Amino acid sequence: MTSDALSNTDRAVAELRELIFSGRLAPGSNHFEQDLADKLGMSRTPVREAALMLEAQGLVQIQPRRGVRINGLSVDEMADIYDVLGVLEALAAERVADKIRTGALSGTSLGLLRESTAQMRRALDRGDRDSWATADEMFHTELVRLAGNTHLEEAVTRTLDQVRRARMMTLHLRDLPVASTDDHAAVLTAIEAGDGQKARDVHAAHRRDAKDVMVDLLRRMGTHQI
Amino acid sequence: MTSDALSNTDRAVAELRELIFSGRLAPGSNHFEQDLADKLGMSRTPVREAALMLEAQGLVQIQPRRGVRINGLSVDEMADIYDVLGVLEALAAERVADKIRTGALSGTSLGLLRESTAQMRRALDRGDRDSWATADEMFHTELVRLAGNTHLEEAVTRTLDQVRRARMMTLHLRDLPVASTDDHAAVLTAIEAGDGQKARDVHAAHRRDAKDVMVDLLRRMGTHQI
DNA sequence: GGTTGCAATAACGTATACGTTATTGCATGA
DNA sequence: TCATGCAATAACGTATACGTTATTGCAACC
Repeated sequence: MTSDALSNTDRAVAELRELIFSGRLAPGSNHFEQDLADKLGMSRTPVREAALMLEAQGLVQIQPRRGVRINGLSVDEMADIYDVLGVLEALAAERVADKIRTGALSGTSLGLLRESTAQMRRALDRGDRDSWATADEMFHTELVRLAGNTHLEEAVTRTLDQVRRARMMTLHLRDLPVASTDDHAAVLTAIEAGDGQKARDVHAAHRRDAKDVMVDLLRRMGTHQI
Repeated sequence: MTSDALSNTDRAVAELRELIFSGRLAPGSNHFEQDLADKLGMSRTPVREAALMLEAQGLVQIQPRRGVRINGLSVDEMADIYDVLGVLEALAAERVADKIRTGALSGTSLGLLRESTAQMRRALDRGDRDSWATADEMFHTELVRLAGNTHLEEAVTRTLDQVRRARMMTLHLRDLPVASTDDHAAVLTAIEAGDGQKARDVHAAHRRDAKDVMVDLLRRMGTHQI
């Protein structure tokens, strides 16, 4: 009854994350450990362990006798998180541009950034939001990876996790992300030019705009919790 | 055998953190769950739960059949973490300054920032490093608190935790933090003037210097892991 | 002597048991 | 009717039990 390379605890973490991000465990809802264990086909122990890890990651709260509560976000909190994300990714953009300038990174290593930018354009032409979102995520992931700072990467991942559900839910409600696509291209240009400051500033502006779009959308929808 | 307001799991987290930060659980060392349980006077369950939470916080790694490994840091990683801390706290400084400018925050609410700056000066005059460190921590904590962004606060806390042990260990090895104390005063001045950009830039420079001091010190000591 | 394989050990993953305690519903009395 | 208190329930915190499996040491063989 032990691992086939993946423990039940790990499975529980993965499956609960998926349930949370997809919204099938609704923000603000509560779930008893035993119920979750039944749903996942395991005993309380690994579920409880998973819940503790997710709590440490800020995705849930464990409320004794009231179950595991799925954290929701207010619109203000969304804005706060985007502020954090903004400075973290701007740092990444600056570092990558600097690495290009100093030669620590070759131009060819920007392949994935270029590819994802191109894919975003193509997706935009087709009006394919899902494909756009995939490319967008690839761009941001790759940008942070290229910065070569594992702790920055971790901070970004954790921060992104907080808004992942909201992004998935609003993707098909917002206007086509035309400006956002242009933003990515501008960041890429600054990076290719090795201009750290510009890459940082352009990226910060990009996240600021993304924040405004998201906040405006949520406010227009009258969303208070997501 | 239940809680007196604090569960054994919570106690385990708190005590293990203390043991890690104080260095009594050395970076790079491994510890079996049962041994830790014996040391803390509880069963494996709460210790295991605590270990999982600390792993989610990036303080340890759980290595099956090799025990709980206390994460150490290379000098390069220290530099990386200071980079992250720099942009996060710079964001906080900018926000606080902006709040002063827009009146969202009154001048009197800067009391703790002023106090801690003054305390740093006094501590410096007496050559009292411990008191200086206390005031320094108070300044940074209060700065981030005043920004009013809980998620920023959490990111900063998590990031600071990563370097807490190193800071404690090097505090008495470095030169008196004269420049650092002046830096804080400069940040405070920019905040009082409601100049967000300046507050941000000055603070970023402050963390950059702090990083250089720390990295130089560790390199001179020949430290590869801390 | 070195290598290979097997047996013993023990650390771990997870199920389960159990005492504790918050919560809920009902009954009783004002 | 509403408030109060008690009893029943059940969710949780934690100890423990147990099967699985990696690791280690020793023996046998090359």
